[in-house]
Amino acid sequence: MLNKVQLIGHLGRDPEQRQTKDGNAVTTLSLATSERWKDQAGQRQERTEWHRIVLFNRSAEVAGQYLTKGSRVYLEGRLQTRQWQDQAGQERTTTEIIAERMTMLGNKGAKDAGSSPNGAAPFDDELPF
Amino acid sequence: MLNKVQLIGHLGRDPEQRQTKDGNAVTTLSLATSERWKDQAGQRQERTEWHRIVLFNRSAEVAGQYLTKGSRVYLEGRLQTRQWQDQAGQERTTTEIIAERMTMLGNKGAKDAGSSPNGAAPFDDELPF
Amino acid sequence: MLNKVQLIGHLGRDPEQRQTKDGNAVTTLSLATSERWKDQAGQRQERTEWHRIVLFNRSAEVAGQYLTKGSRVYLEGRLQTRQWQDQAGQERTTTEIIAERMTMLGNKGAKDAGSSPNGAAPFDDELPF
Amino acid sequence: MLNKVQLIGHLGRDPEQRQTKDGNAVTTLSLATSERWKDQAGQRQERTEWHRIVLFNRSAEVAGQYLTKGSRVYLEGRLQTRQWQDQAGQERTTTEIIAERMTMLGNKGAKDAGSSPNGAAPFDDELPF
DNA sequence: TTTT
DNA sequence: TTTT
Repeated sequence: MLNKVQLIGHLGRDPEQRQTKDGNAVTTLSLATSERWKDQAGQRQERTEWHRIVLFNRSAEVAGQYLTKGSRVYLEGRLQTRQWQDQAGQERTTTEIIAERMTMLGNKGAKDAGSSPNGAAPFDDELPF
Repeated sequence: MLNKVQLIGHLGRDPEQRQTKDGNAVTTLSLATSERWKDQAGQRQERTEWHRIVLFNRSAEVAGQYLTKGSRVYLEGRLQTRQWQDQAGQERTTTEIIAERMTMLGNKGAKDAGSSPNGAAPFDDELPF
Repeated sequence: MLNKVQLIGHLGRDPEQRQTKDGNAVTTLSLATSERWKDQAGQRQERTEWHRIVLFNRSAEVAGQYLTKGSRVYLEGRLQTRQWQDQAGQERTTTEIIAERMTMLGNKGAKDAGSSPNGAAPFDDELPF
Repeated sequence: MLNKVQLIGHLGRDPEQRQTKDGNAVTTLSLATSERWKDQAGQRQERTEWHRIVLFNRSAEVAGQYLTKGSRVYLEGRLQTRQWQDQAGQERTTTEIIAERMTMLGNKGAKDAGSSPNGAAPFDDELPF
């Protein structure tokens, strides 16, 4: 069995970090991937896809600390769909990418250009977590 | 930019094939990927994820013709989320994998075991369409 | 950084298993991937590529135990090139795929069709090792 | 069948572009991927892998025009090994990645920062060629 | 909501 | 030969 997603894109907003009850970090990202092509009429077209990414534990902490709106990132993970109920009691469904690996690619939007000029983690911009 | 999904799994039911207004084939698949692991207590756990796959044109025809419930398949494509309204007028969202490549892997559930013993297309079980 | 290889193919011969000095299992596989296409003249063409795969530890043991000539397998790993000297003292170079994950796909050539009808490992045909 | 390689790394030197007899562009790249880890003693270790990439046609032209030593790039392709004879008449073997897709990721080492500030192709930094 |  |  194989359930793998790989994305290279930009964050549409800052990461959202929270804690589980037992104190583990969980961070969610909103990541845009854009494709561009020319249609039959030769017109340039663009379509942006938005992905919801969930990171846990150390990777959640690193993402929360080093990524920011506009950061470019490589993300690898698996697809997971979960059910939930909205306020009206309606069944809803959300598909997320549970991150298994992250590599920071961008210097745009680096949170801390001083200590780490390109916004990368100090040692290690690749996290096979 | 990269937006890539890769799955190896089994069809949960027969493919559903239809036509667009302009006569092109569209086939949807329901594909299961399962993961198994042991929890902290050493108990075997299993989780099945269901994926909605959409194929177009020639690949839609091949999938409709050669796949069946239980077929094992490798699928590669891109994530796409679309909005729609349910009967109550509620906004709904569905995430699909738009297939860009398919390789048939299985002999389970082959539609025509006679002419093609392993359920593969006659010439070509790999479709970089 | 990303260095990832993914292959689906068949073993050209039985796995070769050995031990490191400190007692760890190492298994090498010879894996064929074939591509077929039609040339400009409409003639069907085929090209087979052979890959050298190296597995370590538990995955080496599983591969040695459950795979055999003809087995179909999904392999994921990283590219690694190493230098060595042939008998004439010439520098040689070999590129290998260091396996990081394996999924057994085939029933061809299963070593033990009795206990496990499809040639898969008893519990677990997927090894994210 | 699947034969896929995906790399994110940096060019070790400028691209080398040439022409086939029939006038098509061929460009080769030398791409480094590095991995870092801590050994048992807690010492930071690093290993760099060098990959030989071959691009054809339009992608060869784009790579020749926009990439330079130090550029960061995502490359997707397939593994191919070919035999050749060295000057002493010895059989040699070389494993290459035949590129099927490229995305430019970096602004380091951009060849023409004036006309295209980040070294990307004017419209289109992604080439599913 | 990102980016080019 | 790259980069962090």
